[in-house]
Amino acid sequence: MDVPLWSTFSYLADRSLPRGQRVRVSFGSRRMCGVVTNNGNAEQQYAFRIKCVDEVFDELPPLPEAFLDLVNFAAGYYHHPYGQTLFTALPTALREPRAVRLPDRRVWRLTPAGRDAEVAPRHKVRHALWQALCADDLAPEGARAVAPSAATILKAWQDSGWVTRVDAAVPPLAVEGVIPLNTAQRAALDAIEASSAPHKPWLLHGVTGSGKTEVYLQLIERQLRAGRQVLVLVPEINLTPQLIARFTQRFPLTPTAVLHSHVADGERLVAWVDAWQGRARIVIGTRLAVFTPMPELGMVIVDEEHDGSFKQQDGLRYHARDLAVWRAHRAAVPIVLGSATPCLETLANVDAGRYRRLVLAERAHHAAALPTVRLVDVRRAKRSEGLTDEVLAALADRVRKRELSLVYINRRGFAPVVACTECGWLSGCPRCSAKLVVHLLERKLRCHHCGWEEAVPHVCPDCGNTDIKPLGEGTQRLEAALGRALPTARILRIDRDTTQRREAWNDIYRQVHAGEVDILVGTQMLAKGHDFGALSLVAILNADAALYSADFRASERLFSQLIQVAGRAGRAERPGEVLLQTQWPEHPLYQALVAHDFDRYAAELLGERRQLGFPPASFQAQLRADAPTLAEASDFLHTIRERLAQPAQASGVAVCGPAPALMVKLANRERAQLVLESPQRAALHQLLNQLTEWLPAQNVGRGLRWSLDVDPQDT
DNA sequence: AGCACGCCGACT
DNA sequence: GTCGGCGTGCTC
Ligand SMILES: [Zn+2]
Ligand SMILES: [Zn+2]
Repeated sequence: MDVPLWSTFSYLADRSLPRGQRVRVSFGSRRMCGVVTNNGNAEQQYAFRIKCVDEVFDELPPLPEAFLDLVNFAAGYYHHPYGQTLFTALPTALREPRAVRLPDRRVWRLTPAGRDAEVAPRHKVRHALWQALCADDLAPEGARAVAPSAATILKAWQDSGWVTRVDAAVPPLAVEGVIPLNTAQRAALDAIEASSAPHKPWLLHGVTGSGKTEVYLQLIERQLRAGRQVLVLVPEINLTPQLIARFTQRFPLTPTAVLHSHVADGERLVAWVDAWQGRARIVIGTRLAVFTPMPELGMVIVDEEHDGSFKQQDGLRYHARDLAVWRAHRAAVPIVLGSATPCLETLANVDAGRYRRLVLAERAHHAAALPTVRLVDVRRAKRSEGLTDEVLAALADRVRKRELSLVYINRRGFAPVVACTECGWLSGCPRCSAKLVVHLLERKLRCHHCGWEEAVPHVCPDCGNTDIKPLGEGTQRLEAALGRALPTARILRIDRDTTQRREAWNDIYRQVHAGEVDILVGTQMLAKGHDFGALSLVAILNADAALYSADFRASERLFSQLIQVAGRAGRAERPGEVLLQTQWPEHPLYQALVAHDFDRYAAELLGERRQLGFPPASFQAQLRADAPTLAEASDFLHTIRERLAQPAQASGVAVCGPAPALMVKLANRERAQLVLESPQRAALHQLLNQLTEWLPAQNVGRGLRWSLDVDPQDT
């Protein structure tokens, strides 16, 4: 049942019902949809009255075992109620206590009698339809294309035995526009093809523009040829019409289902069922697509595997990449995780020999040369309003030459770290290894990991400088300053507001490609896969704002973003240039960026995490609580902490907090969290099992809500 | 979660 | 006298 309860519920039925069967039952005073998980014993005595199943929804076969397996795993791993887990995995239409009506996807075929029938040419519509049927079977939408009134005519013909409906044959495979592979792509393809251990995950680590998608397409081609289905997961922001077109243009006859949250409910149900019944051979979707049943699954591809949008941030807080890995393993099919900037969790899996890495080090189509990256030391450089002369000169030069530049501005974080502008001192927590962040209203520095609090210092504790500021201060003014400094430049701003409209991106592309823009100005979102063609210059003004923050993943994320943004610079004839303003030019992150050495800094970050005992060197779960006041949330977490202290210590799980939550609070509610952390995943999960045994039954105060986040992304 | 039942303040 | 406020407890 779709309720936050950990038990299943018994009902009587007049016949045995298969696992996965959708039914309607009465539950309390409600009528609800339920899914059969197992058959009980008819003789069994219950201490309570058992109700009967009211209706069996057999318009669809029972949900397949592989689907139930995945749900079962997800419920266990994320410590989420089984019923709620199952229902989040279903398309919304199947959550309702109603039978679903699906379009009949069978095709119309002429019977021998129909073929012999004479349809006079003067009945224009009928004749056209008949001729079309003589040539080939007609799908319902195909018939409608021949004649809008086809449905009525075909019904009548069916009654007179001229046509029947049959399941459509899988259309033949057509492959168009194949691009020849370079050596590295070919090697990657061959390695995956030839592998004798197919279900060990692959990491396809390819620099921006190295042609990962072409490798995916050719892998998919092999699977389609072998009669298998392929599941492709992509980040929300990458699932554009252009991406879908790449697949449908390559395989024009192959039915492809697209699943993401913006697809309407009805359409999503149809796509889901098409995949389940094997009609759709390729499924492209965002994280929710990971649950789509696919009986002939042959391969899973997760593109941009480092992307945060694969993690669901409410309800069942699953990570689609991790579930996909489990699913592929279970189905014994290969899985390919692709990225230019794989996340540290994945790299740690490569180090441990659990995943295998394939590298595409060269750009496949742009120039062979990578852009030159130069750091501009803002402590030395002449600057006004946060813009150095060097950057301004470089921009002015491109404007004069009519070449496109991208200016990348990092917003100040919501709760920034405080830094000294002179010596680079940072507000670190004296009690743990996290950074303190400033809360300007209370004039306090606060640790969101362990809960430490102190007053904001007036001078730098290291050098006595009085100019200490929150990182990223002044960001808002940068864009205006840019406009004043380059009054003749045609600047196009790209942010959440300017891209809200449906056609916004098309407009932007059009303006850029028509040469109507000199400088694109944007924030984080520009890092993600938009193709503006060749960028002559990428200027990064304020990366320092994201270099340090309360979140230990900040530098990993920044590095990933910078690599991706820098990867956009360059054109066929000549490498592009990347200029980055910073107060810490010696920082290993920036040094690695200059050297185009992802691996070096990734290894350094990994070493740091191991040293500090942060993921992936440890495993975390976060117990969040929110209530009208912070005290209520904290008190609740304190009692949990006390009750957990004994077993946690015994199993080697550290409990940190409670600490007030970092994220913006919603409408008059305060949030706090407790972090559970262990180097042993099994120990952590054992403790979580204990926790979920008694916590749900606990009578928590009114207005208090709690949730559990396994492998949290923001801590 | 969602819904019913239950017990106390301002309305016809 | 009742409509409705949301606290408490249950759902096979
Ligand atoms: Zn200082
Ligand atoms: Zn701390």
